[in-house]
Amino acid sequence: MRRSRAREVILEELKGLKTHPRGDELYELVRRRLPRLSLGTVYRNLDLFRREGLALEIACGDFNRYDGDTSPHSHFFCRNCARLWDWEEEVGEKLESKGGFTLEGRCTVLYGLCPACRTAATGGGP
Amino acid sequence: MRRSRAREVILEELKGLKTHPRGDELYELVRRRLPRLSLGTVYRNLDLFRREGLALEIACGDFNRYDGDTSPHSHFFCRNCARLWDWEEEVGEKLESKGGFTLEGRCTVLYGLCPACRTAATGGGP
DNA sequence: TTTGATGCAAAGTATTTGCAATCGG
DNA sequence: CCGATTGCAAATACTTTGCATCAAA
Repeated sequence: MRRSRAREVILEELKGLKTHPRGDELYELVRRRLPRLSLGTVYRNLDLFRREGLALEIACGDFNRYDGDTSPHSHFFCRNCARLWDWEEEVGEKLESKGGFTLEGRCTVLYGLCPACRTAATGGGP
Repeated sequence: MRRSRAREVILEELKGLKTHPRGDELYELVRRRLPRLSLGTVYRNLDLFRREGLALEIACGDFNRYDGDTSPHSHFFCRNCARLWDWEEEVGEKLESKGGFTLEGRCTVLYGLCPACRTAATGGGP
């Protein structure tokens, strides 16, 4: 992973946010510092950050959001205003409203490789 | 929620699946029984089912998948083949690979209304 | 020099939406 | 009948991608 000005600033801005922006929102923000930045570069870097474990990609029903805080935590998505909050819940906690937030559901997705794809990935060598 | 042939068949087919289809995949399937069915109808009904609690919408990074099984459970998404499995994990379980599945991460999103939107929704009356 | 990264712009595609026709109760 | 529902098709908008250029090491 090579060092570049765009990459540096994109990650720096993301880490400085608590708003969990979408890719295009982060693009608009970073563009204030790097006016020549292109949208594709932002998405390419966000995908890289995700693969390298430098950022989280959060699928919440409409569009992907990104989080520079990679420590294990959950999120709360408002179905009305579509904002996303950090949620410091213990993962097994009972589903109940709190702090003024009305909870209506939960979605947990585990990511990785299924048995077939793991075999294909590791067993392919000669 | 009025009764209609399309609505009936869409839900019936979804409940009969364990594959967690995307909207367009379900459309292709139901079309075998209702050739005049339109894609918009499928999406409109899936959204209705979700709101009514008849089905789950699962955001897993690429496209939304739907699950006719609304009992609380998690899912496993393979980053290689993009298939989605049911995962009968206790929600708080430690993140570790099992049954041949390699786990690389977890994403939990809670859904509902934030304080501001809840106030707007309930406090709006005269 | 060499290879990865970027800017630009066009393409891709799941999903949404407007509207007239149709169906359900 | 009246309003919910549908078929149809165009629009929406996030995200990806090809390619020539540029920059990091």
